[in-house]
Amino acid sequence: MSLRHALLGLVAERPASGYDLLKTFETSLAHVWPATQSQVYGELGRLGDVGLLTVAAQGPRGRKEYTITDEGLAELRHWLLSTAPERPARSDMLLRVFFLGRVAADEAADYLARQGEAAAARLAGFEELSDSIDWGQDPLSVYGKVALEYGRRISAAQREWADWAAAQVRAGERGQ
Amino acid sequence: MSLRHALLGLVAERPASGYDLLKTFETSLAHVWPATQSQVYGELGRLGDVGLLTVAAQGPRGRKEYTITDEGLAELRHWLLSTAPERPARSDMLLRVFFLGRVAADEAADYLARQGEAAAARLAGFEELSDSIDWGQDPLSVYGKVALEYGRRISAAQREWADWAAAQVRAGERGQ
DNA sequence: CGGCGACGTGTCAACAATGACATGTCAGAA
DNA sequence: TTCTGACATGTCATTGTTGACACGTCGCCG
Repeated sequence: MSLRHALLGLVAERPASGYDLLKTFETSLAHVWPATQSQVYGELGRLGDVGLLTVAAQGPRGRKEYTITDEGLAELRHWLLSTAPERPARSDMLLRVFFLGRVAADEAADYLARQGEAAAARLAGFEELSDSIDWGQDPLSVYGKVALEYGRRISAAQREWADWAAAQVRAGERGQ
Repeated sequence: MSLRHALLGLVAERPASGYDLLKTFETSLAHVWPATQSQVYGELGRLGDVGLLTVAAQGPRGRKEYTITDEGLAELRHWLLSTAPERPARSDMLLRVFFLGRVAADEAADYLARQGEAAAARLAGFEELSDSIDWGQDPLSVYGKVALEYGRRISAAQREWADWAAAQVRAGERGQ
């Protein structure tokens, strides 16, 4: 149900069309809340229906520029300050770890080593992203940096864990 | 689509009924791949239809004990060794961070501090869990420990990040 | 002036996930 | 013996998510 709030938050920064928003979802927000085109347009329509957004201007090619309403701002603020129950995220990668006992120890260690490489690649990607953006003093920059730092730290922890786990498994293999 | 593999993996360890599996999903697997009752029973039925599982025994109260078939084992092994594209996970918490500029700096810092506390609580929970389990030498124990260590490290990183971020925001607040 | 690429909106079918509801059985304690 | 709690399986409506398809427009380059 948070796609709704993502759209509200984005439109609150500045009025935008579905097309504009889509580009944001493909780039910066993609790491945090991926969404497809059909989802975005669908949700924008619904948001308009319930009065959290309005079409403030029409542009060429049927462009609809959405603006946030007072109700929308209130809802956004409420969502930002409510503490969510935060259900545990699904992790395909960790699910596999659970069943790694079903394959040979060296295969398991390889799997873990590959996860380590993937985490290292993500980390490198974040570093690059961090360098390529010219950060301003605006709120979006400040909190964008905070979010990016999260990605960096988590990726680093994942890489270290994967390396540790691979070593652990190889040690167990020799131990038997 | 990985609920399917979670069930396959669990039944591969030992034959089980939907009810048995459900309890596993509520406890150990809950951190990694939460699933509801209706999902589990539904997927078990489908898994039986396509021949990856079979009902090997019936028990009291209509209990159906599922066993994995050779095709099921093959599918499980294939899934374990295939490197998944791993799409980015959604994070409600991080999405909020993106829009934290919309509330006052002290409210934002409070939000981050609360996330830090939540991460610390998760970390404590993992430590406790780790102590409460008597770990054996069986594969499930070995990899269970590896998965738990992941939770521990990630929670620790999250807590440190949240503390850092809260400090960052409070510093910026004073700076203005 | 023709065409191409970006702009722009939308629908649809299929599947996954959630939470609520419905139904019945068995074993053991009071 | 009755009742309670654990055992046990299922359905249903709603919502979220994905990926594919479909359609039309504007501006600019050759």
